[in-house]
Amino acid sequence: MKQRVFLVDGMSNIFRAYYAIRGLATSRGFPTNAIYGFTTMLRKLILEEKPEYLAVVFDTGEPTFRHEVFPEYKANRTEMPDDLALQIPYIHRVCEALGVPVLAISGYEADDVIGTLARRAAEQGMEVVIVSNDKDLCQLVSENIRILRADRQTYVYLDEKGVQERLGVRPDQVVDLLALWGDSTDNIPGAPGIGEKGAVQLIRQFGSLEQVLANWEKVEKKSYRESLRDHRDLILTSRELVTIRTDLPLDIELDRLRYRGPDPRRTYELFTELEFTSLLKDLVDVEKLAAERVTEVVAREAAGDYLQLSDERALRKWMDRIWAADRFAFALSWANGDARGIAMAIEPRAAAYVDLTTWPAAWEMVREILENGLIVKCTHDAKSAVKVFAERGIVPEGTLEDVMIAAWLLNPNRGKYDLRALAREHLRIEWDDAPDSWRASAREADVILRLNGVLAKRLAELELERVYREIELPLIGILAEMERIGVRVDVDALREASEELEREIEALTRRIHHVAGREFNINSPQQVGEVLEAHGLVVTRRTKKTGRISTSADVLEELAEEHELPRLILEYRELVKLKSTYIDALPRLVNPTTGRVHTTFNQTGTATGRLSSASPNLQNIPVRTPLGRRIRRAFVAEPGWLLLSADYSQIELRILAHITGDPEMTEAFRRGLDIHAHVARTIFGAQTPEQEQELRRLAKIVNFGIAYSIGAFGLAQRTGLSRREAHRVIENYYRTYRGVRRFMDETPKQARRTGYVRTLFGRIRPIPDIANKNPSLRARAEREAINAPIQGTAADLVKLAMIRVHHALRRQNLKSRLLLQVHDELLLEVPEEEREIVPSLVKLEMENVHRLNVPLVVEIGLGRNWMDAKGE
DNA sequence: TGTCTGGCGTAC
DNA sequence: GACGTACGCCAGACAT
Repeated sequence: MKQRVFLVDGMSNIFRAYYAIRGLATSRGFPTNAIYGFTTMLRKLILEEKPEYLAVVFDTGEPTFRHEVFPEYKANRTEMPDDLALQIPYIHRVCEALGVPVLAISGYEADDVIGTLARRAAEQGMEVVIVSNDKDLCQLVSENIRILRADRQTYVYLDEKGVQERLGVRPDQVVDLLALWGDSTDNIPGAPGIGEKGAVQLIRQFGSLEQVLANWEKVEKKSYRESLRDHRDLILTSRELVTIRTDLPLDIELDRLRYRGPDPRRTYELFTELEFTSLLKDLVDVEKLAAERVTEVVAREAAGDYLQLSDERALRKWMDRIWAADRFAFALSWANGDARGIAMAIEPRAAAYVDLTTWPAAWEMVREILENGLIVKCTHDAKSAVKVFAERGIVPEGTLEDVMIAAWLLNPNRGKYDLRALAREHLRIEWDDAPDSWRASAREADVILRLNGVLAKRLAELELERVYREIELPLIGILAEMERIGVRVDVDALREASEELEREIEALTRRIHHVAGREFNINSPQQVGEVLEAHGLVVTRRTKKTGRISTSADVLEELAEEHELPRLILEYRELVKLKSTYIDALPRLVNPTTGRVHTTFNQTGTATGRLSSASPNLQNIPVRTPLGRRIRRAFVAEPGWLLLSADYSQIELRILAHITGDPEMTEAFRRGLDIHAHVARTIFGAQTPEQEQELRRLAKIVNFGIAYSIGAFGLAQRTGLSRREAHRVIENYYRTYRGVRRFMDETPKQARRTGYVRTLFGRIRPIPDIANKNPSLRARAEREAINAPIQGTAADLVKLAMIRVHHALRRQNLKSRLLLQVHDELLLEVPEEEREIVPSLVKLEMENVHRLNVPLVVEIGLGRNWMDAKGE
């Protein structure tokens, strides 16, 4: 294979892009039509042609030898349109980002540079492609040199034959042709009175300009004869002007043009700035870069003016300054779960650090400011700080702000909120690791202070203040307390279950190996797939990413009708899953002295506003199967206490009724009807109680599916209906619940207009893919747009309810306390003596958390363990 | 030996 | 390709 050199004529392509695409601009109104057209051209070249060598060639605009030969050369050029001129620097940046060398040689025109490089490359036996729509360049076409020309939407190659077809003459005759024809854009006169047709005819007739001029008398047309006779010099000058030089003394090694691919970061940054996000994905790994959130300008920060405080006078002086400023930022330095020291900042670039391990007495002074309700505090990950303060009996008073949460509210899609990432995005700074940990903490406090200023402003601009100050900030301390208290686990019960299961799993393993006829790892989906195939079970589905045989539960469920193996594997899976994930894992996380597990709630872990829970995740404790319920029974109350479970009944559907205002659904909830039964009647036409009973199951699936915008396919899968039937059900649903349909139609449109959706309380979720050209990504974005306000509003309500319940309990000096939140459920621990008062208090607070168009209903249960508490 | 990805499954 | 939001276990591939 010959190596290929692509030489792009910069200006030709820019002008073409500018005129071919009209009206494209960024959301701020900056014109991008020429940049976009040029960029798509380069991208196409890179992706489809995969050039070995590539360069874009520009003029420098300085006079050249042509101006000396002919002073009027290019004298007719009008000024470049303003909106195009603005785009030129960006086009250079696009080239740089994509790693495409740009050549602009002082004193030479682009054509001559292209001509020279093309000739040299061709002589070295390479294949040359000149990307241009300028006909002048056709003169360079030869056996090894072709033109790539934009022709409407596509690109076509012109070789020698192509030039002949297009211009009517051979490439070696192009110069002669243009000498007669002239070039109005460059103000090259040619032969006056002779245009394209005449020039072509003359050159074809006589073969060359030389012969035309020598035989001018033989030319038939009188006006041509006279022009050739009278303007001989002008024609020869024109010939000189249109002749592209191929012999420039350029000091350019071909190796400089070797194409090495795009610079992913720069491409990502630039394309994001230009809002060319759809062009990114084939060029760079967008996911990876988006996760890093590379910003356009990142300044490296010098170390600030940080100091270490080690005596009382110095610390007192700082505290006075904090007093005067009435707000400060702090950062803790950590040493295995405890605070080693604290850094405090009150103005940018200045921070002081106090080492609390070598000077524990300083805690008391730190306590003073933390417990002063008039001083606003700010940190990153306040919940962790609150927890270590609580260990020392310090409860911060007054406003405690958290830049991590602020940043999450501004963009909850990106699950990473460490300080470095936030500083990069919002302050556009980075820093080197500090030489010691105290300086690192001082730096953090400094950065937190500055971040807080920027983020507070953005929160206000986006009207996120309410969610921030009334929901998220008040929740911090409550979550910290819940984590600290933990939930008691009956470890003995789990150990016993583990041993039992061990034996069952062993037996099951033997049985499966026996039936399979060989030993294999049942935990390996890959091996399971192979075994199933070997037993003649037809592959019904393959996995998405690797195309292996799918062995997911629903596939095995289907195969279970043909063979006993799938059923056994399903059984095995359930046992192993519950044993490894819960029964064996939980005891390891129990604090041996208290017998309790302490989850960590992630307050910035979801895109919708929900909490998440980890190590252990107590939001996915089983409940469905008998074994699952056995696990739930292992979550118990302290002796003398009870667990109270308070569950919002159908909170998402009630929210749906509220925000869509759908009359039918609203009415059903107002009348206190069983919504699933109601749907069974209205959609499936159930009339008798027996029919209702039977169809309620289907109705429930439909109701759940609605909030996630399930399609006919999905509904059919889950209900066993045919797709046609499922489709009819959905149609029928939307006919009955017209308000719901309107919401489903309007929400994606609204997301498209603004780029995000909001919950009832104003929480935002950006929907970046809502206008994606990829239909499946777009459809997914539409479902996210529909789901986020519903799920997010539920999250808002439950969080508000937690705050209310917590304060109601404290106000009445009750000992009852929140332990867990599981999205629509609160789990509390209640002393026996409070069992009469607390359930009704919790119910009241939760049901009245916020007034909706439909009632909120809370179901309460009390019990010795979580399972009993749920169903009583 | 550690780290990452994919498949799968638990919850709401 | 088809239902939204999470976390965690295990296998297997790959880097160290």
